[in-house]
Amino acid sequence: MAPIENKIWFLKHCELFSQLSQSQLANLERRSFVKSFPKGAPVYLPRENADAIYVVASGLLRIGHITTEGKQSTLAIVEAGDIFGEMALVDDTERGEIVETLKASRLLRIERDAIQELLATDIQISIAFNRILGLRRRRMERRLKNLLFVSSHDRLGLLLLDLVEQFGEASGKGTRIRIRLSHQELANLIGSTRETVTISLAKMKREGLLSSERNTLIIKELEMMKKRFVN
Amino acid sequence: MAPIENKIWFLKHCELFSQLSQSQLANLERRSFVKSFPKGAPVYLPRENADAIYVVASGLLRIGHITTEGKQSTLAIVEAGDIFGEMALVDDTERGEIVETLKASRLLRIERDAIQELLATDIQISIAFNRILGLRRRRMERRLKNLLFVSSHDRLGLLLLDLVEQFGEASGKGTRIRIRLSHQELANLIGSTRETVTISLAKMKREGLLSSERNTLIIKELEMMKKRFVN
DNA sequence: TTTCAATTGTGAGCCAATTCACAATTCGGC
DNA sequence: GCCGAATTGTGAATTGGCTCACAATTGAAA
Repeated sequence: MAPIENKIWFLKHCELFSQLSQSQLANLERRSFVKSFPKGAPVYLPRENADAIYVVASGLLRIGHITTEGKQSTLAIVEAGDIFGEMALVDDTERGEIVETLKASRLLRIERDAIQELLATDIQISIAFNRILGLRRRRMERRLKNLLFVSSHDRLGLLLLDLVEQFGEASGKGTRIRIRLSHQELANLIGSTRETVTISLAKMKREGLLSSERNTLIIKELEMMKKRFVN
Repeated sequence: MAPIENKIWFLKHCELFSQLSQSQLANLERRSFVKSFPKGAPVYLPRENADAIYVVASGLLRIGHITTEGKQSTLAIVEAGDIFGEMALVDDTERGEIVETLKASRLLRIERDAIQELLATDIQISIAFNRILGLRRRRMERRLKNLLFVSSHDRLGLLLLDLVEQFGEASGKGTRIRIRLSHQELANLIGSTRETVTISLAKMKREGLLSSERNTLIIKELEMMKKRFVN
């Protein structure tokens, strides 16, 4: 991908802003900042105030929580083109979550006021935004459902199907999940432990559902996977 | 509460619609229907199409899922003044969830087209709607967080704190949760079993955090409860 | 009040998944 | 290619919470 020369280029390539007029884009551009983060750096912390939303230009990040004893739980993984921190638009209380980079990332930070102004004046954007929040919420609810009453092994299966939707790409031998996640990271996503994830993945490989290649997972039998884990 | 004579009275008392003009209200009124449901009746099923949103006029309902082996998991409980089924505004795919009454309920059903028209023309409503979805999403994320890596006992504690926020009212001896939920229903909300909930509640009572009276729970020591379970 | 259904309480046995501990492998930077 | 760090693999011991089974209590309807 070409380096991001200017913010406008980038804004245009983001789902939410794709339909903005030139002047709206220019306005947003004036009121946003590009920030770069090395791998493993925090973007914001739970106690910080929610005063801006972020658009991911490049890289990979996790949105998560830290439980009492330092355990990390991961709510979502976001990549280029995604938006996060949009709760800032509801109110500006504290974030309540931690966002940190999994890879070096470049972010576009848009101040709360700027985006709110835009939403108040452009009904198209407001509706588009509704839609994005709605879709995000649906994903959240599905994850909630997948956690209640489901065994650790099955939660992992369901997570892989989720990841396919978000990061899947066709590949010779099946569907590849194009980002690399450690077993620990997968465990954080399903509320389990690293060891249990290792064992479950091995089992799925033994059953021929899965294989791994160059650090990424490949779902060999997507349909069988769905039949096995969904509903 | 007075019986709902006309829909307008009711619409006006719903957060989302409180600021509508007379003509907008009249328009909505023309395009909505009142429906009554006895206790335990389904409002819609997971496979049905999402073609309308609902406003609760009176009663109590649960929004939930049914897992493979017939287990019920509950995503949320809603009461008078609440909105549900609003995913219909994002798209009209299938509901994906079941809604059923816990008490006899009266609902206002508003067709998808009507509400979408309203959102497209009135930016105030669109923004208010954004807000409601946002707040709802925040609650969802918190519940997600409360399920990952948290013991069954602690999940129950956190749930009670959530319920206090949604249904709490001051009472002589503390904060009363003004709706009655069976141990089974509490278990459905935290992904646990009826027996485990019984034991955990007994423990909290023994510790003096909790008491029950006339079928409802009373949190005697709200601050201690928070200190014990939050963060 | 009586009666039947639903809810609550409690114990025994069991199993999935966690913790802990350590070895094998792979990765990333120099 | 080499080396320290991170990740992955695997076993043994432990346990939280589930299942099953049944009794006690409370609620609702007639």
